[in-house]
Amino acid sequence: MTTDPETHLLTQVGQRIRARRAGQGLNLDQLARLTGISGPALSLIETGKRDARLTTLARIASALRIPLEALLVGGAGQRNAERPASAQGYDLKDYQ
Amino acid sequence: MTTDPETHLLTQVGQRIRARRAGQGLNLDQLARLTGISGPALSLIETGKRDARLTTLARIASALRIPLEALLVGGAGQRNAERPASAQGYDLKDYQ
DNA sequence: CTATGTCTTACTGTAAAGGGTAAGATGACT
DNA sequence: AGTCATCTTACCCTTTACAGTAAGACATAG
Repeated sequence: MTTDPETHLLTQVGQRIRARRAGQGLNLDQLARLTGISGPALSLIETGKRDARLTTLARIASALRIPLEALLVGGAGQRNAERPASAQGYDLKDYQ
Repeated sequence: MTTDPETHLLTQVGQRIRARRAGQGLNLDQLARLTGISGPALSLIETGKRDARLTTLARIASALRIPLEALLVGGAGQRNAERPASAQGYDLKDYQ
């Protein structure tokens, strides 16, 4: 079951939102009213079926009283930790 | 000049992307080819005029070889550090 | 079996993202 | 003056997020 990285990211973020919401004892309707985002839209985001906009995620994080980064940690399609600013070799042969 | 929090967030994220891109000596066209996002779209995102989707930001972070969170740190419309799981008093009088 | 609460899904309509292209800026350098 | 590189802005076009509503699914009660 090789899910592509973008689908995986959306799934992870959705699961984190749901876990946080549940952890605070909120249901979808309550979070909808706190964020101004509709219940159906929140359901799609939490189930990883919608690619939300940045400000949408920010509103959710704000309503859950968590930093925006808390929704994303480890979920990036990127396993490289940030390089120490030394090894920045980009291979732009075919691009530049 | 009191910019609303969402505008502020978009501006901050855009500035971070631009700083990272410039720091790697990439121009918009090069980043466009690395990400598959058009130059004009990247320009709008970097100047804070566009509310990008999560996967769009993830592609940018991946191309810049930085974790997605690096684009967001401190930019959330939220200054509360995450609570220690004890003080979770939500006032839902008007909601539930 | 019938509620009741909660979440999901399917629709409609609007707004905005994003690609493509082309036309302006803007600046640096001759 | 001119050219070159880079970024910005303004179009058109398609896709998709989001609101709203309504209808399903799916438990757990009672």
